[in-house]
Amino acid sequence: MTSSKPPFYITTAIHYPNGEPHIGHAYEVIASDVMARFKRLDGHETYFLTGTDEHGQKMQQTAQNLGLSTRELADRNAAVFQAMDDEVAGISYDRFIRTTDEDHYAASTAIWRRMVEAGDIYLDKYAGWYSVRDERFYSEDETELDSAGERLASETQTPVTWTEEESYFFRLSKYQQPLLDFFRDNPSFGAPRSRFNEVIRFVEGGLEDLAISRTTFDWGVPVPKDLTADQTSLDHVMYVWVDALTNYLTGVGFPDTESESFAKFWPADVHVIGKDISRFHCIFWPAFLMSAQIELPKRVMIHGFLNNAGEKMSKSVGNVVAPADWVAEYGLDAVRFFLLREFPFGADGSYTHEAVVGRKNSDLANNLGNLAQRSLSMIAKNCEEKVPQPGERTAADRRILAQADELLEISREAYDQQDFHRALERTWFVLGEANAYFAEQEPWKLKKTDLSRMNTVLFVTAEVLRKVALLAQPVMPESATQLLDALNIEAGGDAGRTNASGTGPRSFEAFHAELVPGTLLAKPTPIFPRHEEKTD
RNA sequence: GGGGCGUUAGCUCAGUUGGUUAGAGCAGAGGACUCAUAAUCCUUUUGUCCUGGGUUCAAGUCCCAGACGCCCUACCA
Repeated sequence: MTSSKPPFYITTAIHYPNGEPHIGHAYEVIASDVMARFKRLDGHETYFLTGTDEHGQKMQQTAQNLGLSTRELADRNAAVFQAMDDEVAGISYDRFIRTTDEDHYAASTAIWRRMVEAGDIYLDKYAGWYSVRDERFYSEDETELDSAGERLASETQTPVTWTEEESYFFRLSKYQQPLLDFFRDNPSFGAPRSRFNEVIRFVEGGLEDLAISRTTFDWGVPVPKDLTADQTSLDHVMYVWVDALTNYLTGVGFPDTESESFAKFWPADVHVIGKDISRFHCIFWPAFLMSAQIELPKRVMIHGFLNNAGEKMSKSVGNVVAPADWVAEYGLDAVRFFLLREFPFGADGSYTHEAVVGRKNSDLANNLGNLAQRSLSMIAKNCEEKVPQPGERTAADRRILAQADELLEISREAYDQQDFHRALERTWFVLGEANAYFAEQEPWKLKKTDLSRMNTVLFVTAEVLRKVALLAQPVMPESATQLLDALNIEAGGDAGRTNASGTGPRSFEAFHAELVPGTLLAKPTPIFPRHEEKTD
């Protein structure tokens, strides 16, 4: 495929497979999938990376507790996450990367070497108040003395002891000003703005060097021996974030910076992440890359968390939703639509059964599904099952067509900011207008009085449906495909799943074309059913 | 403690650089229509725009104070 449009590289965070995936994981990969499909349909050669982050002490300990090797646990749980992508959420990733992949070790080692060459890594001791129970260090001001004079972590009230551990450090402090300059020059690097502001303020508050290796466990990428031989006899593994973030480079061929894939796709267009890891992506990651003299990603999109009826999902409350359960109950496309339509992507969202059903019934079954059904039924019954030949267009015809016509550009602008919510809101507004148009024109009356006019109204309505169906493909690949089938749009592409979607009558390049009168249109069957409550 | 964000109709939220009777969707009420998935269309009720001050010819929109809620304040991911 040749395309004049720039390639597009999108990543999700890689998830820590230390448990079952929940709806929050699905939210992130679904949104990224929608973004990737949109770009593919719009003719951009797209590479979509997702996967699992498998190193670290927790994995090692969980494996021990389960009596498995760490590798066995990683294999098992990574497969669960991949299965969610493949079998539950319909994710069109180009590669499912695992930080235990061989090429990832090579990439992590290479970026480490570059940072050493830049003079940004040195050996020292990490010292602080360590809580064995919490498995983490606290700074002095995060601790307090209890009545017995024992020092406790303020947050968890667990005892802490002064501990020193040898570690390699990254000169993060050196990058404080370069980062601030970069943020100033790239105001849309982090989004939404409120989250990005938190990051900026954090950097303004001063950066300390970062301990980036560990010696207390070995489940990680080893720091190259030739680099440590002169300095220490201890075995160091990379602090998980060095290796985790590097996955974005591994995915496109690093350290082979001359490779076609690296040249084409790096720097990444957008890293999609949750708000809990914004610091790692907006501060550590750009600093590592500056040090390694690698171009910085263009954008970090920070999405919010999903709450169950306003309450945080947690195992102890027992309100954690498994993606597979939702998909089984509402259907995949309804779930995907709900997640993107209901909340602005950068904000937290609260879901309820009623809210999901409301979207499914009101937006999908009633506004879209029923409009398709009523108009296509009339065509089947009254137009010899063919796209009717439109006559002269009235102001009303031109108005609704113009509104539909604008949707592509509006969607492009919204998607470029991961503002899925806005694109869908506007699209469904136009569907509302289309329903009103249909009711005002009363084609069922025209059937008896003015067939030519009826034909025009039905054509216009079908044409609006075609445009909406094209744009709905990234969000609801299955249903939108059915709708395009019902409109007998020549099959082509795969609803954004692969780059094959970038051309042809189902790609966005066909958006401004029109339905061809005379094309056969069979009697329609409903595509978006209303929700049926379980009766058990 | 320090910093930030939010508080607008029953619910979820829009409200641009301050400017005429504060909006949308959903829910509710009434009506219409029958092409359609009891769907669609039209009309319609409700707002001390958190509170109290202030600036201004004019404030949901700016300033000050307060109440309530949420978030950030580095090495578990």
